[in-house]
Amino acid sequence: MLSQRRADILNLVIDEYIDTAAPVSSRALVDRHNLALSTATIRNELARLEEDGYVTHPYTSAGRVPSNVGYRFYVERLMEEEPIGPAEQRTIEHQFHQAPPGYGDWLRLAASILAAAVGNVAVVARPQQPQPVLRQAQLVELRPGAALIVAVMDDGSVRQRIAAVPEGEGQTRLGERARLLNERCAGCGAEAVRALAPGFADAHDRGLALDVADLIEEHAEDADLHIAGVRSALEQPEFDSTERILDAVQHLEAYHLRGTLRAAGGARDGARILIGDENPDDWLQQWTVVISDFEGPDGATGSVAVLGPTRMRYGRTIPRVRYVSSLMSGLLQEAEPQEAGG
Amino acid sequence: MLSQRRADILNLVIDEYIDTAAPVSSRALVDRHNLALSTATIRNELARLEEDGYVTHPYTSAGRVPSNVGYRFYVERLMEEEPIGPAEQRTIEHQFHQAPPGYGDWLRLAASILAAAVGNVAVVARPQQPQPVLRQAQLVELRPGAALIVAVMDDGSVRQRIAAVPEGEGQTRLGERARLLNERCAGCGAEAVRALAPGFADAHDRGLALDVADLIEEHAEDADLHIAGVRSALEQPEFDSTERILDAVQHLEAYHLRGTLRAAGGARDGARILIGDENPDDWLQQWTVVISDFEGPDGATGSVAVLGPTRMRYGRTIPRVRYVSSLMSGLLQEAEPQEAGG
DNA sequence: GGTTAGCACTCTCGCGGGGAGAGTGCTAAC
DNA sequence: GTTAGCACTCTCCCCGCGAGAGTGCTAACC
Repeated sequence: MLSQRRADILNLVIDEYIDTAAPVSSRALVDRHNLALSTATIRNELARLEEDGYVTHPYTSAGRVPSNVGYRFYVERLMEEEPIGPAEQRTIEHQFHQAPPGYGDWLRLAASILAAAVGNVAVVARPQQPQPVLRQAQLVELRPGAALIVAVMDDGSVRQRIAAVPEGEGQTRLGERARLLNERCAGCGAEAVRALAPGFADAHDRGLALDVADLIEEHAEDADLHIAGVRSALEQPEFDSTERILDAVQHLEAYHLRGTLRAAGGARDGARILIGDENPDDWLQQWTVVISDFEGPDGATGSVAVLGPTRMRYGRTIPRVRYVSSLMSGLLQEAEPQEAGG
Repeated sequence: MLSQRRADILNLVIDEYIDTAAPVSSRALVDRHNLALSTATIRNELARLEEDGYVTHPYTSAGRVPSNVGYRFYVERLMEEEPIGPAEQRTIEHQFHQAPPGYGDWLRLAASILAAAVGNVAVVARPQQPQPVLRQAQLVELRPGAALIVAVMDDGSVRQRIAAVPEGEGQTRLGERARLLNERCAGCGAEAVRALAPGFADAHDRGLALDVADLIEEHAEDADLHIAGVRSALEQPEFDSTERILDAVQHLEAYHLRGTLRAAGGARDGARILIGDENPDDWLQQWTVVISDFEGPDGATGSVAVLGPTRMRYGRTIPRVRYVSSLMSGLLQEAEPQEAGG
């Protein structure tokens, strides 16, 4: 399909472009890599690559810029992964172990370590089971007539909702309702709870059970998504205009990104990669997303992802996403042995 | 201190500047308000206002710009609050009632309603008790040797942490540990739990109890802070340079803002107002923050805030912050009576 | 004393010109 | 197939300049 030489040139063009963010000229290629060819020859090859759709021209006499097709080919055939050296590995792991004790802190830390390693936006989604099961529900009195249901799932995720309760009831009575609910529904999935609901004698208990069933089904809070590195991503030259920055800022919010992490994409060794218009989301047309899922306990699945301009250092990003993802799986089992003797 | 006339002029200058974001000239004042004075007289007065520090000059021959002192005076003496008309009130309340059922969704909705109403960043912090008490703790097995503690407080807030547990233990044994923990510690504050810890026979139970005590003390997750309207704020002319936008983006994150909401400031009818350098945070020197706390159940306190450039529509913002804050208090008691008959 | 017209002076902002530079595509020769 | 040479194109940056907006000051006026 693509002659060896042309592929090599494409490779150089993309490497160069990723590095400089500027259209790549024939001269630059020849000079910087001591090619044994003249610029004219390179120009001919570049023209061919353009015909085949791997590169483009911003305007008549500028250098070449890779197209999405070009990047795709690069990711699948040309790119060399930049290995994570022992020093870098040590640094990353060291940072990991400096996490403050909270679970959320820890996920956020993972995101910012990854963001720092690749210089782009990093997102970490807490592991969740596809079909979680109720561990326990609590009722917290808000005001007369209203209580907060706090439902803890067996994967540790938590969902909350406001529900109606009878006016006169104090926390004690609510505690009883919760106890009843837990007695019957703990360990059940959404369907099971829904099936159990009619079995409650009291109408309000039935209502609460249905609420709990909804909660089990519901997406967990977006809060379980941690984002870092927005600034470094937006510092890249593709975000030269205010307009573009604002668009990006607007979309880089937790509840916009949840769906994105679920998107399918060209896989590479366990990392899903979506380049530019391969992405279903409109606003991501200029972005590349690299996602790697990781295993939590009991079949729960979390995700680690990096978002950046299509001109991203794929060779660097992909292995690091994969690495952090595997660390997430692995480190879940090493708790800091802080006060085991306390 | 300030003659009536000079105060009137200051008022006009600030109104005008808030409206146009451009330095205000003597001509503009006279023309736009049909003043019975000449521009020369106004210029004299402006010069006096400048001497007294209420306004400044970006450069020798530009119009006047209010200083922080000017804004402060404006907020305390001059400004007229822009009342919330019945139509607007209805719109806001209507939006409130369209909240999706999740508690987090609901807080986020409140933030975006407020953001839309004032055209700046809005932040809503979930109500929390200053000294919460443990409602119940769960242990979720992650991997051999590690479990997730999920602690639910009596105000409904939830905190999580990874803790070491003995290697061989399955979920059943962890359930027993949790039961023991709850039997003894439920209803206790951090201090009480810490005092109880040594009473556990098993060393691991002691460790877990200490962890729980930490959790009770700890700030709740930043996740309990909801931010909206970043884009509209950043569209304002003060954010003309990329640099400024990026700085703002970097700081407008949940875990930066928590402290900000606690800051004290010049109060006005239950709203705390911090203008520019009145703000302790460095990065907020160009911002104004308007905060109003609201009451949750059992002495829990939440906050509603708006952040924007010092040139903000104070007269519009302040009553709306106050209003949303009061809605938050009030609406906590109206649960949607969805399936009471279910 | 307060107010005002007039005027010189200052500073910004936007626009257009123009030259340098970078790169290409094409042609003709090797 | 490769290459030198060349004409052509398009961008980018700098610079200068004029228009415009506003001020501060002075001197006259009520």
